[in-house]
Amino acid sequence: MTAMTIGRLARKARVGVETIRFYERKGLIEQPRRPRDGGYRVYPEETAHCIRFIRQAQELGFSLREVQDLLSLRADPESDSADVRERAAAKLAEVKRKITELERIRAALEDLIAACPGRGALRNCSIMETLRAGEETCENRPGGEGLRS
Amino acid sequence: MTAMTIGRLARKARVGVETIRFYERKGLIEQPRRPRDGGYRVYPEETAHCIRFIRQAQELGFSLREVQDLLSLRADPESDSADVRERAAAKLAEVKRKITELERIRAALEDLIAACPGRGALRNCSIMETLRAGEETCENRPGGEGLRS
DNA sequence: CTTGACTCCGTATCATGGTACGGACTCTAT
DNA sequence: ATAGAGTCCGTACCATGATACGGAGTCAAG
Repeated sequence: MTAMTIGRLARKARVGVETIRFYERKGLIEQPRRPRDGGYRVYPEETAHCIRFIRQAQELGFSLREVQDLLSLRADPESDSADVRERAAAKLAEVKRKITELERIRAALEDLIAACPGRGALRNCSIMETLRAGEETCENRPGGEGLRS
Repeated sequence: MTAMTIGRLARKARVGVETIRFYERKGLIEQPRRPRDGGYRVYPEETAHCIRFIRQAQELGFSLREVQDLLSLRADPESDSADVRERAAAKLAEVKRKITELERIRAALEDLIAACPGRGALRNCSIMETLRAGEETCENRPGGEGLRS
């Protein structure tokens, strides 16, 4: 059973070694103690899940500070239950709002797909229009040239 | 009827003037032509909605490049319908995945709140545990000191 | 018992998404 | 007609979230 060194952890969590060190510096994941004789650090399996959660939460629009808020939410005898409850409720409201907004975008994309037949009628339709159903066209027509640097 | 200058647009869209210029430079929103006599640019009302959409999409974890991809999705006689359809379908899959992940976090937060009674029993419970129901505790215990800088 | 891959740690550099600044110009209200 | 607020444009700077680098130490396969 080979020890979980930082490199193996990085491969398991699909991030770079430097990213793990970065999260440790930020206090997002705990750095295990180095053996007294000065060898390599060994990580618990669990850490890979923490790292995956961090990446996932980031993809959902949470900053590292917000991810830390989420990770620090825990009900146990050491924590102020009422405070945890309150912070969790605030995060929950935020999560619900995000879900609602994503549902709107989902509906708009579905409409757009319906307006793009393989062959046949083609009604004009853009995301902005669908999202705002009823108002004028979005004048914004970013060309096909990609983001200006 | 006062003209929609950049400052008014900024207030309406709740962003800074500089942010609008930045989006224009990036090609995310179109910069209206300046009057031939060299006065101030006038923006269509629509642009405020575009800017709000950009901010919203960012909060949902889309990068500016991805937001541009979304904005450029439009079914009209100028575009290749099959291509738009394909790109929209890819975005839709991504949006659905995000919704699923947010639902998981929502459930975890709800469990956590249930574990934080105003007064009474307090079962141990952290987000990570709830998300991974059944496995060991996340060893990560970011202290109360906030992010290390 | 060496050699090559990996770890450790500090510091430097990078990309993204803004934010600020400054000098010249324009607009509006008095 | 003039002050004060707002615009224009270029360039500089900033925070966040990584990513790279280099030199010294460690490990493990042959």
